[in-house]
Amino acid sequence: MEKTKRKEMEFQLRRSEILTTAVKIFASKGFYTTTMAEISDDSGFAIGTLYQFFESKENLYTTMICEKLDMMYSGIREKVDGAEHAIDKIEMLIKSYFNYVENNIDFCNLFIRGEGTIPSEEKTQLREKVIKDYLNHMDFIEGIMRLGMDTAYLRVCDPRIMAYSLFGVIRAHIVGWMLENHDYPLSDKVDCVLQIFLRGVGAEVRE
Amino acid sequence: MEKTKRKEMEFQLRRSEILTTAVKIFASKGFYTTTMAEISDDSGFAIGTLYQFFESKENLYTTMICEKLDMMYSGIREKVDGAEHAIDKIEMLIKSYFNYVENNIDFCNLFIRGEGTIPSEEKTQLREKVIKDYLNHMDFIEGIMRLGMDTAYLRVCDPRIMAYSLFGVIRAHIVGWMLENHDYPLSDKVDCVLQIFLRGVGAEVRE
Amino acid sequence: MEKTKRKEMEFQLRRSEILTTAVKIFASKGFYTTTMAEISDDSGFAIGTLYQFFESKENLYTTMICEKLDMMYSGIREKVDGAEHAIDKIEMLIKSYFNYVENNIDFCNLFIRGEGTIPSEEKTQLREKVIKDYLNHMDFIEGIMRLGMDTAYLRVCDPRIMAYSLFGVIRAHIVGWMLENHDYPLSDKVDCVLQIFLRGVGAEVRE
Amino acid sequence: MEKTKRKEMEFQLRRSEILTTAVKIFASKGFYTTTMAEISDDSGFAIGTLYQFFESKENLYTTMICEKLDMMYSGIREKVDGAEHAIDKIEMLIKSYFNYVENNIDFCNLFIRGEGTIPSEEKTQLREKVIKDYLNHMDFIEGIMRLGMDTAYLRVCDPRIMAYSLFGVIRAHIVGWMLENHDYPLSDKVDCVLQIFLRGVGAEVRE
DNA sequence: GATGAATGAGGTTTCATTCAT
DNA sequence: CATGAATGAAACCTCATTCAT
Repeated sequence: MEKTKRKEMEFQLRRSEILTTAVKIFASKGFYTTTMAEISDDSGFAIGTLYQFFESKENLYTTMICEKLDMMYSGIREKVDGAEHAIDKIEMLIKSYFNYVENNIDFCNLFIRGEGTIPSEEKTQLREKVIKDYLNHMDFIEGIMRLGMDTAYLRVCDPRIMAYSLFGVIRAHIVGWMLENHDYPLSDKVDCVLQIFLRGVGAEVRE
Repeated sequence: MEKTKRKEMEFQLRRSEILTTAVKIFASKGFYTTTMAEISDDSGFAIGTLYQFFESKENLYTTMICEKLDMMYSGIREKVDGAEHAIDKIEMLIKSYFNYVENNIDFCNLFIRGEGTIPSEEKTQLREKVIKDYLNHMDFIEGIMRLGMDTAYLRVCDPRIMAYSLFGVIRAHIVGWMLENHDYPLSDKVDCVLQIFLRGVGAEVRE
Repeated sequence: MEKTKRKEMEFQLRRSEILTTAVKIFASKGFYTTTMAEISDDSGFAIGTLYQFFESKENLYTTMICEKLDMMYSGIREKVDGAEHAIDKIEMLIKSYFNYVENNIDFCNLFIRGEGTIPSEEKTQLREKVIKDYLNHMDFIEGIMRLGMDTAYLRVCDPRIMAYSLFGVIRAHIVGWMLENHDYPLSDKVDCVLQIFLRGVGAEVRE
Repeated sequence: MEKTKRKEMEFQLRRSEILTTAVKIFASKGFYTTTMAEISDDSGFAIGTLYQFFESKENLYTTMICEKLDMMYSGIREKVDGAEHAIDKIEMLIKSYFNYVENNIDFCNLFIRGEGTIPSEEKTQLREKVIKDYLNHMDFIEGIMRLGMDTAYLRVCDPRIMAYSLFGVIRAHIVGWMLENHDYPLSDKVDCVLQIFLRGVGAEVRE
């Protein structure tokens, strides 16, 4: 079935073209101020065509967020799983985050801006999924912390709090980089962030 | 002019009643899904009356965000300024944040949800103000870091990065607390967060 | 409460103006080809205003049909109840129908054309109401037939069939009058119709 | 040209398959709520194919109505023409109507529901045709009445009024049968209807 | 000054029709 | 010829804002 295959491929291609346009516009204008007409214009597809790929504006948005988010989380996980020791995993986590951001500025803009969730009467599905994914990811980081503690690379402490802290440090740098001039590669800061997380900011000797 | 004064007071009272209702509704439904009619119903003022206090829906929202934000930042600043040493300032910063969140869950919900900024064609004023305030606040934290380094309470390091890290750690705990069951007082974690920030998570001795 | 009363009256006035326009347009173009914009233009009210009186186009249509239908049936009933003997009741029934039609050509056009019911996924409510009313009305006519039989003015026969027949004869004349040139008053035919219904069309003596 | 003939036959076969599906769907959902996609799905032909048989949705509908209507009228005429005397013709008319209804419930549903005519800006052609056919049919019935009067089977009276009356009685019974439980054969009522039409409902002796 | 009915621009979505494959 | 994805006009409806009372 060469023909069917070709069709399927073209379908996926168009679908992803739409999604790419969608990310860009949603990211710059937010969900509510973006109109289907704009997505239509910018993507080159007629409005009706958009509705053949996505059943509604909300569905288009939701799908876009979910796919992007899944890709981000799974991409990061994969890389982190490649490392063996806790410290290496942590370093890889920071590195993957920074890489992702540098390559997906549009999406991050949108997401960090908090547009992640559209409040809609009942369809709190997206919001719930986003939160669930976030907490799952925290569980994942928590796992790394436990490993670090078990292998004596990290000191013993509430692993949830450690996970939150690591994520918080990473996120704050990303936001800072995005708001300020991002004229230097974010990745330059990986080591710096890692050191702060591991050793804290307190003076070496305090007694 | 007793009368003028009384009028002025009544005016301020009404204005603040509206703002209080606005926070609640905007926080639960977001900017776009909230209608002026709802704010009118819930506040008990006629729609027309709302327009005598605020020139537009956007203005009402913007004003509300700004006032809340200013109160938050200045409240925190004030408390932090009360402390003398860097470490105490840091501790106070964490404590004030946690206190504020516990007393303003509605607003934080809205803000953490990222609804902080409404993208509107030209009036990016709010967005800019929010960002400016955020960066100002980072400057403020950065100042504390410098002080800590100058007084040898903190080790020498890029103070901006330290500021971001501190804020990140704080924010992550707030978000975690809000998403998960907040059945324990957030303030319980102040010390824990402080320790992580100062000493890091690495094992004490590793050589 | 003079003021409230006046407001209520004006509200009802406007509402009925809209309904009058609606009958006219729906009657001439049918439900689906009529647009809210047209009703807005013809009635002089803005589109938004229409929605303050009726929650949807369907609701406007449904309301209009129901009110008109109720008025028709109750008006006819009232007049018929005023007569004592079965034959007089029948005559009055025919007369009232003809009168109603002459004074409500628009509505009858719409209704006889069968536009009475809009097929809409689930909201078969209107259709059901129309049918229920119709059957109720048949019950009412059947009652007259029974009375006629009891008082020996009508010969003994299935009263339901008699009811259907009477209604059928009346309706057919109405339709005929509406489709052909209605340059003579429909009421002229009352007696003629009555005679046919009572005596049939067969030759006087057939044995 | 065997091939051409075969092709022609297949063409007619497909065309009639489409029409059969169309009657069913249009009858159950009405003209406007039925979509070409549905007819395509239910008939098994692609949308584009439908347009090779009928130039538009309206044309498909119109054609369907016209063919069905023509078949109905001509079928009835044919049977009635087979009878010689006026009374027999009348009986046959009633009988044929009832038969047709019992065998074409879908179509009758649609038609009695009044969906017979689609109001469309200019193309009032269908509406006009339907009316013309109806009036023609009335002429035909009027002819029977005249014959009856000429041969002294019917009493002298305005033949148009008689025609309307007969049709009205027939129609009312059909509608009644369709709205109420049609668990008895409609044909059972032929004689009953005939008697009412011929002898009326008045008591035998009234002087 | 307070009110809330009226307004109408603008957004989402549907679906008959076309045309390249 | 058959197909069915692409098209875009047009409809319904919402809701911020105004203004007469």
